[in-house]
Amino acid sequence: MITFYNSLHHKQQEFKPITEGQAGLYTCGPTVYNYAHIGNFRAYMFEDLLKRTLQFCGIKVKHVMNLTDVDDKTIRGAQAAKLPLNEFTQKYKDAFFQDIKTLRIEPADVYPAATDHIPEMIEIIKVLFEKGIAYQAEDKSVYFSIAKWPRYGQLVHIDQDQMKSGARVSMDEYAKESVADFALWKAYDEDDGDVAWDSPWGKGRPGWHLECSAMSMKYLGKTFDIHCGGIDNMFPHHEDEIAQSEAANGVKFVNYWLHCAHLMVDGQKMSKSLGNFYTLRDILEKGYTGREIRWVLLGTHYRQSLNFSFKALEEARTALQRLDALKTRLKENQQVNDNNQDQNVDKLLEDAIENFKKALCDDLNISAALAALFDLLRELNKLMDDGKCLGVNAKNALETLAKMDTVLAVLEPDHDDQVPQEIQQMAEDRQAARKAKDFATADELRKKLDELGWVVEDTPKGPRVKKK
RNA sequence: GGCGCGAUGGCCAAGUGGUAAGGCAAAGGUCUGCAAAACCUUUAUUCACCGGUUCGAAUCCGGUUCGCGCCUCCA
Repeated sequence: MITFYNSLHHKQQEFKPITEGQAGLYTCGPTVYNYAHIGNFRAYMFEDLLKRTLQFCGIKVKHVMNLTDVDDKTIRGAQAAKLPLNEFTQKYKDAFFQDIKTLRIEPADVYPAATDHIPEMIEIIKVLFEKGIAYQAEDKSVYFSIAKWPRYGQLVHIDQDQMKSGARVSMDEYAKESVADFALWKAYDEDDGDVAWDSPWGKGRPGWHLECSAMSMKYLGKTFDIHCGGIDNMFPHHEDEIAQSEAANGVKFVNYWLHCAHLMVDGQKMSKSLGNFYTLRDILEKGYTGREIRWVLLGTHYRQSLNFSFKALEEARTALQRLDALKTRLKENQQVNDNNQDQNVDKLLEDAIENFKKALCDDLNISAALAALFDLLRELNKLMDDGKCLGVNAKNALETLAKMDTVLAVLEPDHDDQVPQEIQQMAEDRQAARKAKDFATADELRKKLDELGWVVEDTPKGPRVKKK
């Protein structure tokens, strides 16, 4: 049984897909006007964990992630860069795909772009007009009338009267019948430059929320299983998506809504003015690797705000090295010929996988899942210290780790850890010196290797060279 | 003002009624030429605070304090 905390009902519920063994997943993707920051990636990482967990449980996932390539920010950005909109956004689409690869995030099946789905969006607006829910205001923009849709507010309970006056009501929205009404179609404005499409209501561009309704419907159907995003998208974005989709289609939009909490940096909200604003690239430049960043983003439960820090990255490095060391030892043990399957090892591996799965199926309890992994690590090391877990047993252990890694995706080292010839030579020279009891030379060589970023570990089978 | 989330050891972080997982850090030990790695041991009678329910509460209820988020286009 898999359970998730469903934002729609404010409680944890058993996940029951519409079609047995399959899941339709829609996740709000990036607005491609800049490099995505690590807060954005926290959300994509949570979605990756969700998807991999479903797959781990044998569910086939169809994953759709939109690319918002037309909105105020992309238009402004393209103008500032003096580029056509599509050229400008292409750069950031490319960067996004590069970044998710660095973080080992499994790509979605479809990445629909808003600008490729204008006709689909126009269709929805037509239907809403026919139903009398959409209206065109004096400013020529088309809005969704909340007053005509009493079910508005399923996700977030907003009391219009209690809204803090003047909170963030922009000045140019006086044309709407009600402040809560949201734009389906934004009438052309001179500031939009050459960005415009024709519609039955005149030149303009689609409202932001509409793309998700149109594209999720197109690729996943009118009702689908899971919709994800950051908690800040609950209102108004997701609320509006529900309203327009259900009003247009007359059926339930999404069965399970999952939202992840924010990422903080050193205990504070990430912001440019505080100087704690990081893109993935910023952190890579500081010498951290994709999987170290992945480890940190993955390590906190998705509904808990995640405190990102460089200390956490350092800790990630140490923890990952421990996992790497385990794999190295198992691979060495695998070389030993032993076909006797040890019952204790089998039991250990079974329990580990079971605990791991149980944890993830409980609303993606990553902490408990990692605990299962580390419990296994300790037990396997203990066995190997005693000269056990050889041959087929080591092979089975490696397979168990690989299975866990289909969800975690952190076990393979980032770099090719091939030891260069000269480093290998130095290690061999050191070993020769040790044999000759010339420890002064041996220690000096070890120090040199250390300075070059390599560590030598002496084992009964000879020295082992590893990247630091 | 309204709505929602959170407060667990030096740091990070599980645990939602039966007596505190895991990671990092630190100290001691085994091993080692010395290290490294690995393993063992130690580190919260206690879960922000005050009441209540209960045989029993970190877990449920009420209140208080503090922190965070959302309240019209920020993951």
